[in-house]
Amino acid sequence: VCARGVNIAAVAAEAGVGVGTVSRVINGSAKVSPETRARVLQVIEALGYRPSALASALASGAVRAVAVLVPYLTRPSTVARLDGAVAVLEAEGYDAIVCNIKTPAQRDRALAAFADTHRAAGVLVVSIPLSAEQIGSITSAGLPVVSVDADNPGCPSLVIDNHLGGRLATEHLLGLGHRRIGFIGDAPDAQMGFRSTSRRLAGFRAALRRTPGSAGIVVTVPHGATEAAAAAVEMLGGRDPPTAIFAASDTQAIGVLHAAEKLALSVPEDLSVVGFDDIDTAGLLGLTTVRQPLERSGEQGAVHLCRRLAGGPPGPARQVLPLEMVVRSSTAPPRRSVPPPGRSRSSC
Amino acid sequence: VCARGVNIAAVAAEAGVGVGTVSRVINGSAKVSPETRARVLQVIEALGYRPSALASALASGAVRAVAVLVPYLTRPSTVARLDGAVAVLEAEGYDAIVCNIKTPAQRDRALAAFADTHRAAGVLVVSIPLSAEQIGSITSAGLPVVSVDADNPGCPSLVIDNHLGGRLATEHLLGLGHRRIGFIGDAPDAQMGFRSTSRRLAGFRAALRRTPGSAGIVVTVPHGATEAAAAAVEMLGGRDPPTAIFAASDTQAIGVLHAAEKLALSVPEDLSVVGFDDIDTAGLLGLTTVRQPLERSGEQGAVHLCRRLAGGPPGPARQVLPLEMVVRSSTAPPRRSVPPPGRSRSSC
DNA sequence: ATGAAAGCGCTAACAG
DNA sequence: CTGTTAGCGCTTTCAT
Repeated sequence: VCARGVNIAAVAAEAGVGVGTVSRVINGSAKVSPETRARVLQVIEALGYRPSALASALASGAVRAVAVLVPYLTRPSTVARLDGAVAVLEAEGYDAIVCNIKTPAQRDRALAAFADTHRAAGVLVVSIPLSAEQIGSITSAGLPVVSVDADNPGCPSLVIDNHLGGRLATEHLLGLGHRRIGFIGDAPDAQMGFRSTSRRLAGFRAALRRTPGSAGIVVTVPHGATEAAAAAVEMLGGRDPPTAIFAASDTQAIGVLHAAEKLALSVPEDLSVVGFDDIDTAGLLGLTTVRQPLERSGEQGAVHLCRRLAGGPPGPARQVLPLEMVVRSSTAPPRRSVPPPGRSRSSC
Repeated sequence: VCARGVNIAAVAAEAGVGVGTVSRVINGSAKVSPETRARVLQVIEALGYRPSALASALASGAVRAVAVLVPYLTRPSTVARLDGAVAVLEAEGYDAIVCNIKTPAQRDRALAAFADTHRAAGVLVVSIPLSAEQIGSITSAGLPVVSVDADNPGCPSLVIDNHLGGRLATEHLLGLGHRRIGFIGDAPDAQMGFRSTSRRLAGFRAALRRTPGSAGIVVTVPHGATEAAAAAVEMLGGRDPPTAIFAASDTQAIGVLHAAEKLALSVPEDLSVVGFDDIDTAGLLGLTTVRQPLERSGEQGAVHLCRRLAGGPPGPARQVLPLEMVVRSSTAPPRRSVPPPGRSRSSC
C-alpha cells in the first residue's frame, strides 16, 4: 500500500463525496451519516490515505507539537523530568520537540525559533531560568509557556522549595548529632543562572545558624560526580574534617561516596552523606537523600500545558511540589559526638 | 514587538514589493537586487516578521523535523545516543521529535504516525529492532530511515559487533586467569526483540569454548541494576561461585558491584567485574568495560540521515562502529588460580 | 530582477 | 447531512 499522492481530494473523489465530508469523517465530526462515514472510512483504508498533519495544522491553526527545552539532557534528573513530560505529551497526542540547551546562545536561539514560527503550540521549559522578557517573547506570540523546576515570571511554574530541602537535609544530619557538616554544590553559574544550589545552600546555612556549636564547610564546584569527588577528597583531607557531607545533588553525592571509598572511610560510620533528588541509583547505593518528584514534575508540567492548549483555565501560577526526606544507609550518628537529643547512648 | 498577523503579504505590502520577492529574500535566493533585499530585510525587522515554518513546509514539501525513536529514554546508554543525535539535528536545523518507545504498541503507533503525515522528513531509529515491513512502511512513504544500534533490514544501520564485544570481555577475564566466569544479561524479551544481550552471550560462550577448563554460569534477568544485583547475590552465594562476572551492560555491572559490596567481597581481589558500554559512571567506579561509542553513534546516525535528507548519496548500508576494551580497576587475576600465561606469579 | 498567480492539503463557514 | 468555496502562509513557475 503506497500512499504517495493520496490526498483528501482523491479520497473524496473515490468515495463520491465532497472533501468537506471526508474532513468531517477524519475529525470525528458528528454530522455525517453512518453509511457515508463507513464508505469514506473504507476508501481511506483502501487508498492508504493519511491526512497531512502539516496541512491540517496550517488550515486550522492548531499544531500538535510542543517544544520541550531542557538543560543538559544527559543528567539523570533532567532525563527523569523529560521522561514524564514526553509520556504525557504522547498520550495527549502532541509531538515533543526536544531542545537540549547547554549555552545561553542555544537558549536564545530556541526561544526565538519557537516564537511565532508555528512549529509548536506551546513551550515547556524544564529547569531553565528565564526572564520576564524571555517568557514574554513567547507568550506574546500566542504560545502558552509552562516552567518546571524554575520559578519563571510570567508563566505557570512548578517548583520545589529548595531552601526547605537544604534545611531538611541539614536538620537530618544535625538531628543525628553531626556538628561539622560539609556542603558540596554546583558552582554558581553566570552562564545560565541556575539557582537551585544557592537556595539549598541558604537552607543549609539557616539550619546551622539555629544550632549552636555547629559549623559548615562550603565548597562549590562545576557539576559532576568526578568534580564532587575531588572536592570531597580535599575537604576530608583537611584538618578538622566534617563528619557529614550534604551534596546538592545525588550525582554529587555519588562522587562523595566514591571519595569516601578512596579514602578508606566507611559510610556511614566515618562519614554520613546526604544527596538531593532521589535519582534511580540513589536507592541502589543506599543513599539518604531529599526526594523531589522528578518524573512527576515533567508530567504535571505537560499536563498543565496541555490543559492550556486545550483552552482550559489558566490554573495556579505557581505550584510547589512536595519534598520528602528519604533516609537510607548513608547516614548515621557521628563516631564521636554529642549523642542526638532524645536518645541515650553510652560512650565508646 | 508583536508579530501576530504579520505574514509574508504584510511584509510585501509594507516594502512595496511582491510576496515572491520577500520569499526570495528569506530563502537567500541570489536573484534579488541588493537594495531591494536591504529594504525587505528592514521591513522584516521592523514588523518582527517570522516566517511560518508550517506554511513553508507545506508549500515546499520539506519539513525541517526528524523523528527520533528511542527505547527506554531513561537508560544512560539511550540518553547518550539521543544526546549525540539531538546535537547534530539542531546544528543541521532540524527539530528533533523524540518518541519514547516502551511497548510494541507504542512502536507501531509511532511508525504509523510518521509514515506519510508530513510531520517529519525522516526517522532515526535508535536501538529498536524493526522488520523489513516496518522499515518499508516508512520508506515507501518517502521518508528516509537510519538505524542506530540495530541491524535493521532496508535502511542504513550503524551497529557494533556484539559478538566480538562479548568475546573481548571474556577473553580479558580468561587472560587474567579466570576459569569460572559468570554472565549476567537482559532476559530475552519477546516484546521488543532486543538482541544485543544474546549476541554478547554468544561471544562469551565462544570465548569459553576455546579455553579448556573454563566454565560459564549464565543468568538473564530483566534489565536494571537492582535486578542484576539480586542475580549476582544468588550467583555468588551458590556453591563453586565464579571468580569473575561479565555483565551485558554497565548498568548491570554496577548492580554486580553493589552485590559484591553487600557480600563483603572486595573487587577486584575476590571478584572481577566487566561491564559493557562505558557510560559516564563506569569511569567513576573504576569499572572495566567494553566501550562502544554511544554519543557518537547518535551523532553519526543523525549525520547519515541529514545527508540523505539533503539529497546526498545513500552511503554505506551497514557500518560497524569500533569497540574498545577499557581496563580499569574492577578486574584482576583471581585469588587462587592458574597464573595467566606469560606472566610468572608466586603463590600467596 | 520582480510581480502575478497557481497551488501545497486541509479546515471551516456557508449554502443547500 | 453534505457539497462548495474561500482561505491558512508560503514557494514556485511563468511572464514581464
